[in-house]
Amino acid sequence: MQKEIYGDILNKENLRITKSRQMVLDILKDSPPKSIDEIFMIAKERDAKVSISTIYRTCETLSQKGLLYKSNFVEDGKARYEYPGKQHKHHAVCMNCHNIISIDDCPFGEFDEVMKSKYHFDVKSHSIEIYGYCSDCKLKQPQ
Amino acid sequence: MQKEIYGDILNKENLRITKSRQMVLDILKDSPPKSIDEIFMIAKERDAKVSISTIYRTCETLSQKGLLYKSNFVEDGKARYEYPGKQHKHHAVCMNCHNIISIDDCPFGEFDEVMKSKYHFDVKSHSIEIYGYCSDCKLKQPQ
DNA sequence: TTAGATGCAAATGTTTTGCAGGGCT
DNA sequence: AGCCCTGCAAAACATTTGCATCTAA
Repeated sequence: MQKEIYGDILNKENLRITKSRQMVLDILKDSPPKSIDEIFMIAKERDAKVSISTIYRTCETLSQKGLLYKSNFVEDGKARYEYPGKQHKHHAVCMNCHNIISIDDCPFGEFDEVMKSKYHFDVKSHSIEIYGYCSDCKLKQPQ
Repeated sequence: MQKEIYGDILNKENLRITKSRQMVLDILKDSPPKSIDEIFMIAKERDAKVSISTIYRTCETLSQKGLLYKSNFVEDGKARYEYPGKQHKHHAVCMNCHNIISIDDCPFGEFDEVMKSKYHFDVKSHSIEIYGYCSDCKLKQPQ
């Protein structure tokens, strides 16, 4: 990992440029959402001296600044963090192998308008999770 | 609470008709999703002698049988359970007061087809959560 | 009668926090 | 130098589980 990688975006949020933060961002860049222990494990593989509480704090800080996106859509009681791509994304979770596929398309469309007119609700964001079977697991599905 | 209420649906799933199960179903019927401790508190108010581990076990059993729907979309680390209505539903969570509004409409539409053709993913279900401000809280929202 | 349900307490697993020491600016 | 960040261990929560007792069928 180079020296000042991610320095610009960290600076912009008034966050100090530390190894932990650079590493977390680097692990999550171009990756599907990962849980704290997954991130921690990868950090260890990279031979980084970091504690799991730092991973917790780092992810929390980065997500509060909008540099990571936090979600809870895998029903295993673990939060997951993701590097926000250039574009809006959703996820499809395979009910068999639990792999996560990123989806570029979004079915939400003009639904903001429905929410406003019908429910008087001012939409700020939304999340859509899709559950089913990926191509590899289709044959193994129950029934 | 009458004697054999919910007896039919419990029987159909080969579950014994117990006070705890009847009560949990009764608390959740016609209610927005509730967490374990909310359900437990309401049970106590109803003067029921039940332990929180029974609430956990009851909710888990009922949701495995499809009599309740379990979700994790409120980002406070607590699972929530809901009585599945006659129809498919989504939720809008107010970012200020944290109230949950049930939404009858669904923007998902024919997206199953996109998932199949473009991602080779066999959709079984989906969940959509909408975040923003309810009519009461619109004025209080930041910026 | 008996398999299944519950209560209680202890165990587990995830996430948060206090505090002392270390690193970024 | 000064404040923020980190490590470590303990604490705080949410959830699960073992076992003895109870209860619906």
